[in-house]
Amino acid sequence: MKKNKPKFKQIIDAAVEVIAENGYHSSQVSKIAKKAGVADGTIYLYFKNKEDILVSLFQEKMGQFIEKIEQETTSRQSADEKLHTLIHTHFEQLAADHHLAIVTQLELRQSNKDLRQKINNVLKRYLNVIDQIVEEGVEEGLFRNGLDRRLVRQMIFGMMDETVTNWVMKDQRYNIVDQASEVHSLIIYGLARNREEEER
Amino acid sequence: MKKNKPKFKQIIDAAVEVIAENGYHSSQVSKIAKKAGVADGTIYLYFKNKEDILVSLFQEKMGQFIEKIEQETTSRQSADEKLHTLIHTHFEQLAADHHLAIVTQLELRQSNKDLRQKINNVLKRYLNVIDQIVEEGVEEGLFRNGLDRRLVRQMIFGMMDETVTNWVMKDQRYNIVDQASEVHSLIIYGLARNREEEER
Amino acid sequence: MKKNKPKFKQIIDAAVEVIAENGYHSSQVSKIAKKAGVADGTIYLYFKNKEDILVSLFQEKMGQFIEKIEQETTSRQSADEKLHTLIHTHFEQLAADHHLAIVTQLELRQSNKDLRQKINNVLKRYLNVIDQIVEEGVEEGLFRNGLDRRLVRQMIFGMMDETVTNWVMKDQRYNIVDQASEVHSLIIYGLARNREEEER
Amino acid sequence: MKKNKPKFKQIIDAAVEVIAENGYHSSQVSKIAKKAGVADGTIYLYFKNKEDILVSLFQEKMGQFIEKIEQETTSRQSADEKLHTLIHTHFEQLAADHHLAIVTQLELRQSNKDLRQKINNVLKRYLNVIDQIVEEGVEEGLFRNGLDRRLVRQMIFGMMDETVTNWVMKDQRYNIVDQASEVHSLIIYGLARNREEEER
DNA sequence: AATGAATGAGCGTTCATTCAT
DNA sequence: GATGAATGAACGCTCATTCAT
Repeated sequence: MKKNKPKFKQIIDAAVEVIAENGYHSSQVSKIAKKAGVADGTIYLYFKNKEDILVSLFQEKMGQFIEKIEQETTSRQSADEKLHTLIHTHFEQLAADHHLAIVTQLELRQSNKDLRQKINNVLKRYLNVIDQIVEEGVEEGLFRNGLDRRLVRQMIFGMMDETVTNWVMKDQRYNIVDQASEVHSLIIYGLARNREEEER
Repeated sequence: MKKNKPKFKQIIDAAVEVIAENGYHSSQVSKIAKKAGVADGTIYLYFKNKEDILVSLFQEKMGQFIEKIEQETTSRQSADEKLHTLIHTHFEQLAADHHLAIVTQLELRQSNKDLRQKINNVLKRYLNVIDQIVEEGVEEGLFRNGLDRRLVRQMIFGMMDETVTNWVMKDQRYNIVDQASEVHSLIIYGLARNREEEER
Repeated sequence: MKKNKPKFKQIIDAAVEVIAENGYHSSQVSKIAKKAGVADGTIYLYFKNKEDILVSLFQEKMGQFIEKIEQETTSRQSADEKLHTLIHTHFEQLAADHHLAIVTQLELRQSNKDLRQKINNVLKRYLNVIDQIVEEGVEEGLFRNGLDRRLVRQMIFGMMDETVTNWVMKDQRYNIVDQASEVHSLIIYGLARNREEEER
Repeated sequence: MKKNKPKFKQIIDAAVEVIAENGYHSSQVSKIAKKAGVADGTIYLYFKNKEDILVSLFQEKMGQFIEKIEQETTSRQSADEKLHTLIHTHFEQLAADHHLAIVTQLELRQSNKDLRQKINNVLKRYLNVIDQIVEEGVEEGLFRNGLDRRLVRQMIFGMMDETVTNWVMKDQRYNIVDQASEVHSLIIYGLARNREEEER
């Protein structure tokens, strides 16, 4: 299988670097090939076309990304903790790979409808992880009943995504992992002044 | 000033239509010129280059968009109501202009870093409106103290944005305005089971 | 109409020259553009694609070619004379344009099935001219009855074509027009020793 | 000698099939190798380059083709009969191998000047056979004296070739062998009304 | 002898922008 | 101001050939 050959990963890693450094539209196949240390034609032994590099890149990297999140969250007890771990691991992983963060938050979004559709398919697995945590939270009595699952998913994903994008666009100048707890708290409790505060 | 000449608006409206119908990458300057009923060269009497059409488009349309939101929100009393009105008006306006919704949520994001930076500058005015409402909410005692303003802004904007994008990608098949209250509620109260429920 | 603009002919003439000198497969669009004194992109204002240059070239040149043959033959009285004139004019015209001869006899045949089909359509008009002459010959009682029209057409065209191709492949080193009468004679009388000869 | 090794013929037969089915320009070396059941690199142990496959193909197939024609014709008595047999066998052999017919009449002509020159060298042997028959015919007193040998050869070959090409381009929908006698008759007697007819 | 992964030169076409009219 | 014909730089992809194994 092609995915296990060393050049497959080699090219994908080169693509992440090149795209992060040059931007999506200045990332010619020849540039990626050069960075990967292979001939232009070699790219096409491992990928159908340029778009396929990007889809594969996303599948490969997001696959690991989600796996890690699944690992970390399952070990937690409550939905609340799981959600916190999810946010923390989400931020942590992107903070650990600056190039990948730029690519996923900015450059890959410049792709066309088709590619974006394929990217969304990869994301579904992640959204399922979120859904399950929410489900557990409701069953545990921690989260409200009657929540619109789709909206909740959008709130959680949308907020994390927006937070990471802002961090990337501010050139990753602060530590995003520090914001995990606050984000978690906002998602769980919202803006409203809560009881404890009120009682103080 | 060029912005008040009829052809300026004519070209921008043509651009919205063309981009919504053909997608960002199939929206050549010549296609926009044709739809606007002017010659290709005329475009360059009103805009510096292609990117300038898109920036102007966003400025023009978002200007009106934000103005409307400012109007609607200022008439409301509490921060809570203002936030609800903001969400409702945000959804309402995009629901009213399908083409614009496609362009802002999907197509314009395919632009490069530069253009997106400029788009973000236009958005700042909108984020200020949000900030002010949050400020009021805190002062009114409705919202928690000690909120990280930037994160709150990201939560509110990120969630609305994600909700609209999802709606657009589902081909606008449902009525997004119906979701305003639920979104508002999630932002205000979060996922946590609230007091009323608990007491039940 | 594009066909009347000077650049249309300019490009076609450049194409004939370039193809004759470099061969079909070494005739890049950029080379044709350069010879025509226009930019590469200008080609595409007048032709759909590279193949379209070739089809148009053939239509344009063969159109004139056939017209001339029609003119010359109609003024002749008998089918026999008409056939002789046809052969003579066919040879004469190709002898007068060495580049065109190379292109039609050698280079254009390197095209794919599609293009060849289109070329054949242009040729139909020529084959019709031949058919009519044969028809007249039969009516005049000069030619045999019961001739298979398709085979006759193939004999006449095949022989002229083969004769011209041989001449071109011998680098046009002899005067092909000198062979018109002999070719005519072979077509009319075949190989067989005729009566006069036999009676001698 | 390489020509006697089984893979040599194996590759040539694969080439005929691949070219007939896919057309000259879609017949990549790798496709031929696959059909022949050998590795791409193996091709280059038996052939200098791609062009050499085609030249060898033509030599191999035309060699057999001409041999058969030589066999059949020598057994005939008169030049007239020999010519008839030549035409008949020519048609018969191509009718018997549809793939080869497509390759020789259409696809191989898409090759460049160089290759065509080499192909013509192979054809010389065939043209010699024709020449000899004509010579005999003249000596026998059946054919006219003073015939231009080159033109006669072109008439005979050109007509057969044109007839076969037409048949191939009409997707071999009729039986070309049926036309042998008529073609023969046209070559021998031409178009002119002959004595027998006139006397009737 | 045989393999097949790797190579890299080569090209048709698009489209934002210009500028003579 | 308005036009639209002309420009030309830029790039993804193919495939004949090589060569280490």
